[in-house]
Amino acid sequence: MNERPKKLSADARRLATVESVIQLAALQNPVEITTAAIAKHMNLTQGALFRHFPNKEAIWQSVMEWVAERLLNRIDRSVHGIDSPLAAMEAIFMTHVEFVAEHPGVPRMLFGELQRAESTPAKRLVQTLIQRYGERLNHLIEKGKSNGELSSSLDNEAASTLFIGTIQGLVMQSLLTGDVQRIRHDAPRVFAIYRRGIGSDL
Amino acid sequence: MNERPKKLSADARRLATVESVIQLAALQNPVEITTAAIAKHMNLTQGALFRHFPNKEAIWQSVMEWVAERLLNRIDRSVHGIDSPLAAMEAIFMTHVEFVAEHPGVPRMLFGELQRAESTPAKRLVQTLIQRYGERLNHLIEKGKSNGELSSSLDNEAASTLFIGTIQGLVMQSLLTGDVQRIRHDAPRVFAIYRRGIGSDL
DNA sequence: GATAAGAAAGTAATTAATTACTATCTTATC
DNA sequence: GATAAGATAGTAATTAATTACTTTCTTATC
Repeated sequence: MNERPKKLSADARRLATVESVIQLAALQNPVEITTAAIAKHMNLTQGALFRHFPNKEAIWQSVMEWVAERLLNRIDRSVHGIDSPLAAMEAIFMTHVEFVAEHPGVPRMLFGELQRAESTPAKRLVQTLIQRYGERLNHLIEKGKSNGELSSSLDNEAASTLFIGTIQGLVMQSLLTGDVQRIRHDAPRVFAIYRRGIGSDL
Repeated sequence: MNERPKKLSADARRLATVESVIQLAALQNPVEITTAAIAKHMNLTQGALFRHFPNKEAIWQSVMEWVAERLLNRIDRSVHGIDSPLAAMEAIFMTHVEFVAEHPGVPRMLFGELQRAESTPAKRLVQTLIQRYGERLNHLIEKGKSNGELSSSLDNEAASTLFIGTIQGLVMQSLLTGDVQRIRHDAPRVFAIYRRGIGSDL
C-alpha cells in the first residue's frame, strides 16, 4: 500500500517481495495470496514480479528461507549466556512467541505449506526448519536430564512434540479469537504447565 | 472412485458428498479440493453437485456440521461412566486422537478454515466446535481441582489451550513425517507429560 | 395394479472470472 | 546511451456456477 513505484535493484526487489508476502499473510489466508495481490501490495504490476522470480513457487521458497533463517537465528541468540537448560528452553519459547506476535502470518504459512500433498521446495524447507528446531530442543533436554533439572524418565521425542504443539496451540487460540497479540499474555501461563510436565520432582 | 452412477435421494447425495470431501481431505490439501474433484470422486458430473448445494461454501458448511456433530458425540460418549476427571480428560484425548487417525483430513480442514480472514459459515462452525470443546474441558478441570486430582493453582484457560495444542502438535508431527497413524503411538507419550503438568503433586 | 404425469436427479456444454505466466514496448538510472 | 527494471497487454488453463436437456423415480388416478 505504498504510493511511488520506485525502481529497485533486483536484490532489493526480491527482499521487498518476501516482506510483502509476510505482511500479506498476517492479513489474509496464505493460499489466497496471489501474485496479483503481492504486486498490488508493493505497488507494482503483476508481470514485473516475474522479472525477479522464475515462478510463484520460487517466491514461496524465498519466503520460507527468510523465515527459517530469521527464526533459527533469533532462537540461537536467545539462549546465549544461559546455563540452565530449562531456562534456555523457556527463552526459546518466549522468543518464538515474540517472533509469531511480530509476524502473525508466519505460522499460517508454515502450517499451510505442511498441508500440501506434494513435496515442494518450500515444504521441504519447512520440514528442515522444524527438524533443526527439534535438534536444538533435544540437545537441551538431554542436558537438562543430566543436569537434574528435567525428569530423568522424560520422553525426549514426546517433549519436543509437545513443545512445538504448545506454540501451535497458542497460534490456534489466536486464530479463534482473532487477537494475535494476546499470545504474548498467554504464553507464560501455558509454558508454566509445560515446565511442570517436564521438570524434575525437586 | 465408484463405478455406477446410481441415482441417490437428495439427502443421500448430500451425505455422500460430505463423506467424499472428508476422504479427499485425507489425500490432498483441502484448499485444492475443487467441485470437479469432489464430483469425480463420487462418479458424478460437476454440475450435479449444485442440484444439492447452492454453492461450494454450503458444501464446506455441511462438512463442518458433520465433523462437529460426530466429534462432540464421541467425546461425550467417551467419558460415560468415568468418575475421575483426570481419567475423563485422558479418555477425551484418546478418543480425539482416534478420530483424527480415522479421518486424517479433518484437522487440516479445521485449521484451514480457521485461517480464513473472512467469517464464513464454515469458520463460525469451527469456532463454535472448539468453544464447546473448551467448555467440556473447563468443566472437568474444575471437577479435578475440587477432587484433588488436579493442581489447585492450575490455570484453567491455559490448561485448555494446552490440551488442544497437544493434539495440534501431534497432528503437525504427523504432517511432518507423513505418517498419520503414528499419532496413535505418540499420543499416550505426549499426554503423559501433559498429565504431569496439570496433576496435583501427590 | 397398471400407467401416465410430474417431480427429482443427473448430464454435457458453456459461462464469466481468476489464475500464473509471457512477449513486447517504455523508461529510469548509472 | 546501454541496460536493468517496470509497464502494458496479452496468453492458456482452471475455477465455480449456470444453462438446456435427459433419465429415473414416485405417486395419483382410473
